[in-house]
Amino acid sequence: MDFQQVREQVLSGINRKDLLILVGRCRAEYWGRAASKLPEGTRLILIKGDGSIALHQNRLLRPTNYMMGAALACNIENNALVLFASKQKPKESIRVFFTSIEDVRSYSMTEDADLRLFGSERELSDQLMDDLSFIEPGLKPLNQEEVLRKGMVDILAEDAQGRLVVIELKRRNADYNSVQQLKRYMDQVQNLKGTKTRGLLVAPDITKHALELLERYGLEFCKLEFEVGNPSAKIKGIQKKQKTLAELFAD
Amino acid sequence: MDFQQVREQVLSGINRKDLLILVGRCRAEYWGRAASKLPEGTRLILIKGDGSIALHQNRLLRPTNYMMGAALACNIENNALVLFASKQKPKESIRVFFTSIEDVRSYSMTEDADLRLFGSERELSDQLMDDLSFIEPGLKPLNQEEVLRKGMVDILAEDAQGRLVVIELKRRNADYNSVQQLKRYMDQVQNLKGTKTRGLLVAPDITKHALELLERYGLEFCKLEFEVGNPSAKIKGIQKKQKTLAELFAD
DNA sequence: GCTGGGAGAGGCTTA
DNA sequence: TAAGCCTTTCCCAGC
Repeated sequence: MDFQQVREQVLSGINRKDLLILVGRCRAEYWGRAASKLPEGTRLILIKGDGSIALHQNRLLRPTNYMMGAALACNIENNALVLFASKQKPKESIRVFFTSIEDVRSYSMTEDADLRLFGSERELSDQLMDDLSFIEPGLKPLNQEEVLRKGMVDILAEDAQGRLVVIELKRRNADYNSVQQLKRYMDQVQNLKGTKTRGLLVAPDITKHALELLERYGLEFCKLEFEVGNPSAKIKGIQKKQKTLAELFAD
Repeated sequence: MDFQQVREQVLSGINRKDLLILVGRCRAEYWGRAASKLPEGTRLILIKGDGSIALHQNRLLRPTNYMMGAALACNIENNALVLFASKQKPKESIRVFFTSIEDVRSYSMTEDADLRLFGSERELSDQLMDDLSFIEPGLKPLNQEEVLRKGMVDILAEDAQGRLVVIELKRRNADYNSVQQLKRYMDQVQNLKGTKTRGLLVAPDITKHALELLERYGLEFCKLEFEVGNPSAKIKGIQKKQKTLAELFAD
């Protein structure tokens, strides 16, 4: 395709804040928070009405190069169509050098309604706070997300014997990191309050090594399936407290 | 556009592992780790050769809905073209209901060369291996990324007194996590080799709390500026050894 | 508003 | 497949 013509389409598309698509052979350079070079290949460039630009290969979800809220320029230099995206704060730039353009498209799109998300992490935590007794009889919530000097405790509770229980909640399988986070929190709470404190890690699963570490630290683990809309049957109680997704969808 | 025709284009595009683009009015539902509903609007759907699918609005970099490595189906139900992406482990699904299709495109793309990132941890590690003496006289590299039972050591070296030195390299400011990583590695090396071992954290900076922890563990910290495109002059020797980003770009 | 610090989610890589 | 870990991250609190 003719670069001059492509350039005009791109510029007018940007001007109208259309969703713009460019497909062609190109190489790219990025310079900013990191630095990278992308060798020549066939790629798709996506330019949105808000100035975000993304360069996609035919694999992976994430673009190889991208920039949000960029100032865009499009010029012809040395027989190449050069797309230039730049931004201050942080100062960064992307340069895309096209040797050929296979396609340019622009689509006018109205502003859209936003996504309505259910079953967020906060919601999970709230639901847990409602009733901790399914983890252990007599466990009572104290403060949610009590802020400590370093980091944050997901849930602070008190057990039947009146001991503090620091609860760390993980959506994903717990690993070394999770265990050590919990250890730090527990140590701090213990120091602050000066009382014997327990540490409890709640997650869908835990790696073998992390479990060893947890046991060496004298911490506890409680398996809890967080699968939204499919609360574990193993843990009675949560099923009662948690609205099912079917119910949420019916709203 | 005619749904039947669109459906065939989509299916054959998927079959050929093309990069596929769909533009049209649709609503969407996601069900899985969380759950969400997206009201009707004009959107762009991107389907890649590896089965990743992303639904984009005309704003923001990130897609509103997405799935990686999905099994895809495309059918006509109740006068709507329904795109169905699903996956096990974790079990999740996206359903996109099109009321009209503005455009379908498919682009055949060959496998591409990958992004070359500069200033990545791996690259820094390579450069450091060339000469560790600027960190400390007499420090000699042994094995890079020596694989341990748990995790990996960035650099293993030997100091002038013949003691093992486990070096953990961070491109960004070191935090708790970095310190505890190093601690784990050092403990393991010490166990395996049965000799007195030092642990050295090399990073542009370290947080105050992380430094406390590091000192409690008896580990060491060495400040090294990795500023992109602006290697530090503070540490003599590295400037000589470390290629600047400008030089890397000149390759 | 900016910035330091901590936590988290996605994706990659190797065992 | 599982485990670990790195990142053009992200958010929040504090200045």
